[in-house]
Amino acid sequence: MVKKTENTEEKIIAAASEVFLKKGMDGARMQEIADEAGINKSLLHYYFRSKDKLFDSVFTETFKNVIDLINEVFTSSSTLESFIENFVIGYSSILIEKPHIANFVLHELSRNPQRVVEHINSTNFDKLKLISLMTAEDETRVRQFNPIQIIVDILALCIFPFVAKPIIKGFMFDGDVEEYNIFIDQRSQHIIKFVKTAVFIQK
Amino acid sequence: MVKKTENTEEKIIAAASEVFLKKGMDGARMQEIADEAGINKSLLHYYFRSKDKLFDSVFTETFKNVIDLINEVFTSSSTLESFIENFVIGYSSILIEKPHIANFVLHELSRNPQRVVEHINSTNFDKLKLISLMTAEDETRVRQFNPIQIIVDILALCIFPFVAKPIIKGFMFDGDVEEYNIFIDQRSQHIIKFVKTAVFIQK
DNA sequence: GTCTATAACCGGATAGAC
DNA sequence: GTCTATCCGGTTATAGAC
Repeated sequence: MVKKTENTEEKIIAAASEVFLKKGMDGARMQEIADEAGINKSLLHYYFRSKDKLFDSVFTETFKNVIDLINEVFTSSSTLESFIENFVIGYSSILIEKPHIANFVLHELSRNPQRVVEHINSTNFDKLKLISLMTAEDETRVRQFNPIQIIVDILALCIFPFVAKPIIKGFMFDGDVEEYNIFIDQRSQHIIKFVKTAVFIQK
Repeated sequence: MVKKTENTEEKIIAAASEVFLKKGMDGARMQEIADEAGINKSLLHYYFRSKDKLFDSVFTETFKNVIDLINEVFTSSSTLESFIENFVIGYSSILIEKPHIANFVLHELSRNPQRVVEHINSTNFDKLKLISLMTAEDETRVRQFNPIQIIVDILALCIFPFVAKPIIKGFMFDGDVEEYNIFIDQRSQHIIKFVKTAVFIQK
């Protein structure tokens, strides 16, 4: 059951997530966060000292959620095929739930690349295992692409439709949100089929 | 031959492009643009009245370059196969030359989606022709994917490696720029092969 | 812990001399 | 056209009452 009155710190984090995810560090205003949380602006400083520190908390938490999911998908997939399926579905479902995450991370990536990379490197993500997953397959079944290219392909196909939402909605579907939503609904299955068709040699 | 002393307006636009492309509207500072141009801050206002107007000039010009290229590629491609090849190579070469364009447009897209979509719609881009290119092919040769999904796929595969540069460089290549550059060099050919393999049925 | 009031700062914009 | 000096609004941050 949801707590009726969450404490102030939780309210602040929730509101700050909301605002920072939409506007980014530069665009966000402390006043807007306070309004969103329904509290006084100076309380933000009481709890988090500075805008920078508040942003940091939000970023760390947000990023952790994504990394945790990837790790989970990753360790539970033993074949290339199941990895593709689990990864695409897992990643897409996170982005459907919080579409702004994609912009948020990409924006912060251009503002402060160092910090984002450090966050990634501080996880226990086993890059080599991922690459070996791509190469361990039977050669007669899998086309010889560069594994890193394939990983980037999958990430690109999952993330891009969300950051480009206004273009897809506005240009492809003449502004019709409903059509965009259908497009997104079908997206995971499309990506899975698309990638598998490219990667696996048909019998 | 390059002009020895370009006029002030040109210097401003060049400097503003530099700064706005890297920092976005919110992150950019007029002082930084002035420094970059080697002129006084108040001259920026003399020539462009306001930061908004200056940004607008930079955005319009930058966006126009991209649209012009796409239009050119588009009208000169009569088959799906040649469209894929020309589009990927054209788009990638623009991004190799000015990698920040990708971030710049995506950032502005989240800040002011309306404006970006208007820019796209104001071009004489023939969406239907693009879609028909995807469907007009011999059915025994082309797999039946949703044309819009395919268009988004191609855009995603081209653009993402540039916006995610720090992650790819930092995580995949342990910070080695040279390896990232090789990756980017091989990227166009990979995308073409990848997309064609998925889309075209092998004989 | 929470609020009001205000300080301190920064950045865009303008005035005016040259 | 270009510069220096300055204004002014907005935003972060702090002081202090309750």
